[in-house]
Amino acid sequence: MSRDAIDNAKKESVRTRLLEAALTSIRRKGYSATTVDELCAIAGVTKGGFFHHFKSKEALGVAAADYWSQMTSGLFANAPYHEPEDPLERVLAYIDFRNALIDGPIEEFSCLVGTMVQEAYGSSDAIRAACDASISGHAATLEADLEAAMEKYGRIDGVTASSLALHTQAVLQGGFILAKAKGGPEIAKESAAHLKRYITLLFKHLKERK
Amino acid sequence: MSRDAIDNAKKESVRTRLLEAALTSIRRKGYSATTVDELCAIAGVTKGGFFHHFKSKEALGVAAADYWSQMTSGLFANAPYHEPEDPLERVLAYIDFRNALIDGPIEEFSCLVGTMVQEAYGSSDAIRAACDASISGHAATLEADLEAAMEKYGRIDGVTASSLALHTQAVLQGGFILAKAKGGPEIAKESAAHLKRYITLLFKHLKERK
DNA sequence: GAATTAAAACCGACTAGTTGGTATGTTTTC
DNA sequence: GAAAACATACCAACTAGTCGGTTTTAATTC
Repeated sequence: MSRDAIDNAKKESVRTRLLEAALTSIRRKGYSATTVDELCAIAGVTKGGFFHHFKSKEALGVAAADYWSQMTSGLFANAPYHEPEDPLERVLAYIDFRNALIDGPIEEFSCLVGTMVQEAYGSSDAIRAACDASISGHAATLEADLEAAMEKYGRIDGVTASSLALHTQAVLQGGFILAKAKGGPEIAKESAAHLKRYITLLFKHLKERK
Repeated sequence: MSRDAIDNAKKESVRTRLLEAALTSIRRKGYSATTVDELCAIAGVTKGGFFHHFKSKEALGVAAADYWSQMTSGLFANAPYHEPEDPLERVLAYIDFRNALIDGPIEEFSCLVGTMVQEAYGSSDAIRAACDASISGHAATLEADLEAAMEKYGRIDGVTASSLALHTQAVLQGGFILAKAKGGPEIAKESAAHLKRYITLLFKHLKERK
């Protein structure tokens, strides 16, 4: 019974606990300022344990980005914004969903990979690539809906589903930066509202053209 | 004459050389990964010189943000995008100007304070505030033109000149992050194009309403 | 199903180098 | 000649990473 209790408490493997600690710390202080010792302390592991699971701090960074991709893709796959029949409405519901997530302390809604790639893009190509995969992979899940919407309502010169999907990520990432500068989530939410208005206008414009 | 040559080469004061080195290094590797020793080496000064001008690394961070504000405000004040008579056209010309700056190596067009606040917002409130002042101060220079444009063409519920000005900064900052992830400036330029399209549609919509 | 065994998981003390920062000079400038 | 502007030498704390050892786990054999 005490064994079971301990097992439950530690059911989360050491590796997962270290990754979870990495998410928290990197989102709060960035990658460079996050030390291996600190992660060990948070996760309740020793140095030996850390380097058993990750061959270097850089490897942890890559693993953290992958872990983040896994977590977020699960969250978004099960989110309710996929329900609307109309593809444009699904896109707008996605933005509402993202907007609703922006709340509370900044380190709890900001993006791990956006934060990390900012520091690491020049120092570690492995981390850069992992962050890119996370952002681009998530954007790709939007692309299908945007493509369907454009198929249904028409197209504008220079606007592709791909570039529009990436633009949504840029707006959100930029909103996080301003939120960090201002010390609160409000600006990020307003920027998301502008994004929604843009996409709405973009397609409204197309409908009226017909 | 050799005295003059040396004076010319070192005309840039030590303080300025250190700040210049800070811009380069922080834009490339971030604030935490930038070391005092490194800045001394680049600027050709010793530790003593550094701590004579800045009482701590944090103080350098704040000074770097202020120096950045000074440099950029000079650049934008003298830029040609202020010429158009129409305020809306000035705003659109501003975006074109920003778009034109996005070129070459990422560390040469990315934003110092956007990079720095990402890491430091939780660790140093002084740096956070200096970065906020830089971003918000620059956004404020756009606000007047946006306000004039709204006065001229009309308003939409929920869209203020202030929030729209900050949104432009969010889009640019987000573009820089995606550029870092992707390893090239293209995405940032496309995102700026979306921003221009948004503002164009926003006011076109208003004109048609009348 | 108890004993054996090998590998995987983890510990903890250690190191070599780096970190921001200091204390005490020496030179330059006005 | 006295500040201001630097240089030099130094330090204590911290950094990522190593290495030999111990414990857990799980499959295998008897």
